Amino acid sequence: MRENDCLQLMHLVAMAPTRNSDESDASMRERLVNSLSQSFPGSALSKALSCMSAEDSECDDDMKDPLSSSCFAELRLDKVDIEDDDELTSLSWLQDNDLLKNIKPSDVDDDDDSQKENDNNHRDGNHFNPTHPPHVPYNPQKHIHSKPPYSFSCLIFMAVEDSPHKKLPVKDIYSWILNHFPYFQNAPTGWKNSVRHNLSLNKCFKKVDKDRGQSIGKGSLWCIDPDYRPNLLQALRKTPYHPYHQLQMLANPQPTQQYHYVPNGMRPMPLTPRFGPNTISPHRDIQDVAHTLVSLKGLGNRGSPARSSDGEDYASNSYRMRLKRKQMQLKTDFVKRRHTEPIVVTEVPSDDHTYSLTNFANIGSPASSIDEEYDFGEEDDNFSEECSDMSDWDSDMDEVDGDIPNKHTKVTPHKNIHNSNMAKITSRKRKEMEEEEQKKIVEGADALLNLAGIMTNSSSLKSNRSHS
DNA sequence: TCGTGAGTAAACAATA
DNA sequence: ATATTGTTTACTCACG
Repeated sequence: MRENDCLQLMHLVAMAPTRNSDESDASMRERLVNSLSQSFPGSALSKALSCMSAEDSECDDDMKDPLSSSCFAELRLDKVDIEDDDELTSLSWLQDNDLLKNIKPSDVDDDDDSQKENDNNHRDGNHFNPTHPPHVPYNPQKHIHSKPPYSFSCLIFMAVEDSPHKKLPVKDIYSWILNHFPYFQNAPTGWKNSVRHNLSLNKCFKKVDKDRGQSIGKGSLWCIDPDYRPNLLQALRKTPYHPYHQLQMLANPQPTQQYHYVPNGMRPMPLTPRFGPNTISPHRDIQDVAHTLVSLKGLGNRGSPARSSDGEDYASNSYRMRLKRKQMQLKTDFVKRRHTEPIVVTEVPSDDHTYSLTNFANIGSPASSIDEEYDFGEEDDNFSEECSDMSDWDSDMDEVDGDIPNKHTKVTPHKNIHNSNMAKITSRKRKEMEEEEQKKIVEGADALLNLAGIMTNSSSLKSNRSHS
């Protein structure tokens, strides 16, 4: 399964609008496995799901856990309908991508081996080692003694982006981190200092001028500098165990360089190799992806619902409804923009989020204040662009010669080197291949979604057709 | 070895 | 007066 497939699969999961309430879990599972086997014959994902579906299967433990025991026991998704209300002000890109679902408070009673890693492998003699072991997928709710594999800038970024208005006071940033990463509840107090230090020093973060009459107590609100947002996204994508990362891992099983194309004379850049210290086993990886796909729908959360600083329950129906509306909008934007927006390409970490003084981003039109540049209250078009970017690594191949300026995108100025292999493939043949793969992806996604109790448009159509 | 990013600690000023 | 917030400096460590 290619990277693009995974991303689209993930995208489709996020798009799933309704739930199939008529079908039993067993039959759904069977259907899923059959469909996946056809769609991705011999794929590891198919195998993993196969193991998940067979309660008494002979799959090894590594494959069974934790999906079969935790997530699917929690497959409960309230049927939601699309409302007329178009307000989506509290949505952030993370919620729209559902990426935060993966690090929301969740079940903590499974994944024994992870817990063991937590208990055993982190003690070096009398010294407590908070570094997360490289071979265990990180779960912030389980590995409460492991330091999150996210940098402070990523944590802050997630916190701010997870807020309804994409701006938070320091106090709420602390809270968000504490809520989502219990590790910090017992961590040495210096981490707050580090957060503040990061806010001050990292130019990705900006203070928002207080509105008159606004009483948020001491201090200012902090937001993400939109010019650097793509860089933070890129940094987050490179983070191990991020859902996106997992999908990318799955998509790139060989440690060979993969290239994608960027417009306007840029050379194809290798995707970041994912076989560093945090490499995990293929089986585990597949399982994580499947886990992620389920988590993406927020189905595995058993803990207390997370709330925004405005008190909004992220798990509430109204929130989900608005989320789905946003996703529909996102889908439209995705189609519209997929061939027009360059993606963020950075080769060095400093391009992701940097303390250095070089400000590439200010080339564009300057704004007098953050508020002018960053439309907190309205639906964020830029968000859609980034989602498109994140989900469509390959789609720019046809746009190599395009010249599309985008002030929110940093592209590394390198020479354009066409991949000779790709040049050999005619556009028509490629289209055919893409269509074929797209078909398979949709089938696989349908099956997966149905297993999770979610009915997609296409499966709904199929179902109707078969009934009639 | 060197440059850079990241984390940590600390000092200090400003502010609610 | 106190706690919190924001800024700055210095240092260490890891990594390429």
